[in-house]
Amino acid sequence: MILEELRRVDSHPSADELYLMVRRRLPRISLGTIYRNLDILTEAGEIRRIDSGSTLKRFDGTTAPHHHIRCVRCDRIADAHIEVKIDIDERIQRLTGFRILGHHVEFLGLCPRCHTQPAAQPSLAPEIPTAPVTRT
Amino acid sequence: MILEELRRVDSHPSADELYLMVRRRLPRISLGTIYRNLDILTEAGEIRRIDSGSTLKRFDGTTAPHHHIRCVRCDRIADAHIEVKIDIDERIQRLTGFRILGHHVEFLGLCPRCHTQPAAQPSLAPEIPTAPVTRT
DNA sequence: TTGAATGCAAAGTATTTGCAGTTTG
DNA sequence: CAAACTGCAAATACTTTGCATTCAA
Repeated sequence: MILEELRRVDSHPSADELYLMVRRRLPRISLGTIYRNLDILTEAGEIRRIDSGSTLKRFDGTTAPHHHIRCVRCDRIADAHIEVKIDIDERIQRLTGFRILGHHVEFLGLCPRCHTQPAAQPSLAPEIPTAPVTRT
Repeated sequence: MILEELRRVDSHPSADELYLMVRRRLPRISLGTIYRNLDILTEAGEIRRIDSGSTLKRFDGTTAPHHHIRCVRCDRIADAHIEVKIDIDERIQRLTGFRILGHHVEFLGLCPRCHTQPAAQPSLAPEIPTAPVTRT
């Protein structure tokens, strides 16, 4: 049922948000169970855990390869369904000695809501956009 | 002095590791001060905060544009000094409604150490980052 | 009936914050 | 001296875990 709820939305809820969602259908469920099943589902490859932004982790019901865009102000995450060509994995492998398993592009920006409201929020994202904007 | 220590290494220490490093020179410094200054330095654009992997955040003394590669097993981070061409910011902007500020590519893989040791470790010692994992 | 899954609460990890004392210009 | 900074400890935010209980095959 956790999986169902996660697949039902196209947002990227945190464990806590999912807890609230699932609890509407399963009022006695506990947060611990949410976390435990989120782990299981992640390891089973049914969902994706998104580690970025704040310490809080978000989850993605879609495992199909796609990238994300994160609002540097409110931490909201949206999907960036766009194809990015990166075929330099082998080179990185040589340069770093790592065995590369994959890669993920994260775009940073301001979501429509934060973009419109110029007023400062409780905590302005202290983050400076990390990305080099390389042009072709 | 925090900045000095961070710039001295080419690893990506956590606040706690930095605390241990700095404390060798400033024995009375507190963790709170480390965090506070790390925030200031990040907002000033002197360093970069890396949000990925575990809940723990790591810091990068280099602000020059580059990407990272993270070991999915031990969470170690190395630099991927390689140019990635991405020329689709405007398209993402249209598709998502976000105002794009930048992007960052994260490669995932196994670091040389974890790659060699197939056995799973309970919790890899969070060694003080003096030894660089890789150099470029 | 037995192993797996759960609720609950306590513990754990990483980070932030209040405050009084200290330093700096 | 005022403003900024610090140590310390308490507080916070999120996640994990132990254990007794419940569930399902």
